[in-house]
Amino acid sequence: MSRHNLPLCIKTTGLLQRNKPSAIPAGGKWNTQLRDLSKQGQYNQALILYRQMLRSGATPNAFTFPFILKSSAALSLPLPGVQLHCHVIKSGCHSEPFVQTALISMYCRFSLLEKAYNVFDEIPDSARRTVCYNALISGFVQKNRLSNGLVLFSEMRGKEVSFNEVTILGLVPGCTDPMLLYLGMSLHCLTWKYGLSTVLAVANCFLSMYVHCGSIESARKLFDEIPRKSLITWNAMISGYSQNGLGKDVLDLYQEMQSLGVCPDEVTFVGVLSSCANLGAQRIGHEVEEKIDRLGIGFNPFLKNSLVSMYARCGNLMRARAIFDAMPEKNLVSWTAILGGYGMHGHGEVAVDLFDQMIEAGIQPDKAVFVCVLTACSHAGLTEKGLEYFHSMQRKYNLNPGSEHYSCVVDLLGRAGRLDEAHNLIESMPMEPDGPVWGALLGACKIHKKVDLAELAFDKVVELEPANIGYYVLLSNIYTEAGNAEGVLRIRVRMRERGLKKDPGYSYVEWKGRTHLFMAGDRSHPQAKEIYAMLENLEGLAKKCGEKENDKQGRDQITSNMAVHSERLAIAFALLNTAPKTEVLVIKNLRICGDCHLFVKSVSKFVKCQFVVRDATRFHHFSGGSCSCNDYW
DNA sequence: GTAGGGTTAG
Repeated sequence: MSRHNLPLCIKTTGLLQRNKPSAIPAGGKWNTQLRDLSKQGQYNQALILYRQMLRSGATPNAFTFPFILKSSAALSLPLPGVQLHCHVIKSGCHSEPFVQTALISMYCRFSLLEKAYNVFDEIPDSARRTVCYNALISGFVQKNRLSNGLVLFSEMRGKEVSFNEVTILGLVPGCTDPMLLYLGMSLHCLTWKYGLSTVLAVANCFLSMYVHCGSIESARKLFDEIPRKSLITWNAMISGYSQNGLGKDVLDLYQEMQSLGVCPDEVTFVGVLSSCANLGAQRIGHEVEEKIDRLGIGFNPFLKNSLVSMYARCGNLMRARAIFDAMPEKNLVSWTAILGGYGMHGHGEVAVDLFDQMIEAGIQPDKAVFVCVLTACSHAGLTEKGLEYFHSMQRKYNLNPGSEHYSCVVDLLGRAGRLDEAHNLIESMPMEPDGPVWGALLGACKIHKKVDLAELAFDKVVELEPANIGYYVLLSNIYTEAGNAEGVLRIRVRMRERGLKKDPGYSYVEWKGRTHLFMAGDRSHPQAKEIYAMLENLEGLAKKCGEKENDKQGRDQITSNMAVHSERLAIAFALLNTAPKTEVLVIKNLRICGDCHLFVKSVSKFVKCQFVVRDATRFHHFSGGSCSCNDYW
């Protein structure tokens, strides 16, 4: 039986007693049983019981419908829902406030906002209580119609219908954009004024609002002010940090909640695992996996996906694949996680293969998985295959490529040296090309040493992202390689004009009680000359042992180049001053990802001392050309 | 006896 054909046959005649609502008591204990099933979340059972009730000849009344409407909404069964509305009318319950509110809520669940509004509209002005406003407001907001929700809110305030915490809980989730932060904050003030801010759910809701608006400091401030935090409070803060890429804060908070004896749940672990993936903190991720197993919640598909993603992004493709293969049901996210991992770690062919398998398995791809597969093609040099996928997006899957896909394809063509095609593609884009698109072209110009096109791409990208320092550095490096000292100088002047010199892309070494700060391209250090000479020497050495790999990651350097260069300066300084006198060189707060890691590893082959570098998550011990890493958590 | 709400993966 199709889920839309749930038989809810009811005889039409004899039930049209519109003016005599709910006077007939239901026979037996139908309503009590329906209530219990609905409260226990056994919605399907509730609908079955309702059917039996009708068959037995009992008549539903105003106490029946709220339960049954809620069950239909919870099961997302719009057709029975609409039929139920007929039953309501036929039973003469349509002007019962509880039933009306349940109807509004149900229609909102099915996105049938017009129908929901019609029900609301039929309620006389004087009978419109807080609850029915609440139902409609939250419905509008959840379907991305915040403005309609606000109109209703101002209407209820104008008509002096009091609002409560549920009204606020309905409205606030609509403020999910930095542009709406001000609105959210004024709602927050209002809840203070009306004494609703102590309600924990309200506080949690505002916490999430601050997170979604990118105001993570305000979220933390509120978090600290909540006296009795629930698990949801902790989870909201952890997810907030996680979604804003603040992995270290996630792990700190996770540790804090554990030390306070708060038991994490699936939601917590999803946030923690995502941060482990970002930080490359595989050991902590593994501990989390063990904890998940101990708690017996490992079957949760969200957690399985998070584990696959964590291992895949940390480079442990074996483990990721094992979990993925063992998953009884793989969804789009599972496939994206595993193939994204292969693509990220240079196994483009495997990623492409997995994508094809996914399609064969009947999974409908979305835009996100296309970003992964296109990136994989780009990194593996599978230019034609990548182009084929790109064109199939629209033709086969009815997905309009976004600018993120265009930037992948520009990168794909660019790496293959097809710069004119890449440029033409940008010109033919149906939307305005954004920063990453021109940035991809700029990155390609770096690989293929095309100064003219680089200048064009740079002008465009700087217009769009004037504060993104990576692009200045990229062009500066292109000029450097082309021996264009004047160009390098020009870039430096532009950076200074923009006030970009205080970029966080700096590194430091503490030596003899003084902090030596290095920025990319910076020559202000008193030992600059020696440092650069040392650096040149080191880079020569590093190149010898295969550091060449870097160019494969041309595009990744757009964002990391500044930092990478400053790290190299810091390392050169450290070696110059400390290495001859020390056996173990400790460098703190150095971001040691990607090619910088490779660089230090190569360098350590040629110098006697060991390096211990501490970055955000772990210690890296370098000596004799090899490296071992330990998490320090 | 009944209605409205907060945190989740790629």
